Amino acid sequence: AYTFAAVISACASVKMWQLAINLLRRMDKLGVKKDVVCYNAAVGVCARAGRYKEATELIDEMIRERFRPNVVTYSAAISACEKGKNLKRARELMRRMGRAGVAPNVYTFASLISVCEKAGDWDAARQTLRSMKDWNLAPNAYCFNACIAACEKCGRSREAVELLEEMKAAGVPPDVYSYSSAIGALAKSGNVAWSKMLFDEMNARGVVPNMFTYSQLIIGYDKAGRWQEAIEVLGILRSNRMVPNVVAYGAAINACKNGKQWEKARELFDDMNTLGVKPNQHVFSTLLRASSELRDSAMVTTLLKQMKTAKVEANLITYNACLAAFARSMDLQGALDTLDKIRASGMKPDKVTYSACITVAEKCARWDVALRLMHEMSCDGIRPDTIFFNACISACEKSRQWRKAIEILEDIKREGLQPD
RNA sequence: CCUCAAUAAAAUGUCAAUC
Repeated sequence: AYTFAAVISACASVKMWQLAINLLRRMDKLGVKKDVVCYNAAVGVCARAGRYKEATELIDEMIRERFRPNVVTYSAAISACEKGKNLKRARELMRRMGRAGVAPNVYTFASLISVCEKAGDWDAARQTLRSMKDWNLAPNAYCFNACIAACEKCGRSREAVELLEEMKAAGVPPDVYSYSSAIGALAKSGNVAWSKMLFDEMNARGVVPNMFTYSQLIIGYDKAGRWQEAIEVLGILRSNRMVPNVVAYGAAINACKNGKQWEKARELFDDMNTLGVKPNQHVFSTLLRASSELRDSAMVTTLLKQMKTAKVEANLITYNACLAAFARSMDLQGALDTLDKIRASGMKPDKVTYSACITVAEKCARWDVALRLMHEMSCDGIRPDTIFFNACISACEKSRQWRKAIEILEDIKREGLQPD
């Protein structure tokens, strides 16, 4: 049974909760006596997989087989409710635990508060924290941190900072989780000055900031429109011999985007590449936007190639971002190629796609292409609006196709739209 | 500490779109 519990528990790292349950069954067949710890291990695996249903079923089974689920069992089952953000279920388990005469411990509460956090209920989180004293339990860092995280998620920076102070008063030293969450809460509420104060405070107290902490700070500067300082944080990170990850870079690049610093965004992206930090779909999208702003359609092509080699999948949004770039640089061929790629990869072009394509055609005075696109669009079941027709008329105008222009005007009326 | 349970992070598309 000792060995089995260890093996069952190991199923968690390979995310195989079914295997964990199967192993329990195998024990019966092999005549090995099961015990509570084996069950707990299996419940723990289900918990990490977010399978609260299976976790609860295991508890039922335990009772049928005359095992007594203990506080570990229930705590694990409660944390299984996190992924599904199922606070109701977690509370049910809490009641069930009480009926079984099992007293909760700090693990139980930390799990329950964490469920509140996932469910986006900061008030429930705080009340749960408060209710610990009814059980003569003193919250530990896990409990406080989960509660601060709940406040952060709900944008309650005031409460997050209060909890941080409460921790100190209770003799629970805030750790890197506590500080990162509180810094994040302040950052998102636009109070980066306070975020920075907490950042300095943690350093003074010997709490070492990690990537989460730095990212939060970057986000704070982003929200405050201070992109220069956002970039500087990356420098601090590096001077501490850390390599910023994709989140830290992504946040800084985003700060550049919001500050319309397209050239800076490109520089950061290059840095990322030289450091071997893999950009993700979001970073690529932002860079595509940058290339659009910089009117650099060569950059678009390069980015697409890089995505391919890096095996980052392009979705319709990515392609539409490319189209926007081609539209700006009046690269009709690039746009039409992108449209082909979209179709070739089995995606359905949407209104945005066609809008961008028709815009390029219009800018290039290609009334024929514009009209063809209009036709293809209606074949795809997308109803053009006045803007589309206007773009087409404009395309005709640029190429002096007066008769065509008038025909389109008639089409507008046929579609039941008002020419403006 | 080790047979079982608990905590945190950013960001994406046409619209400075037609006249």
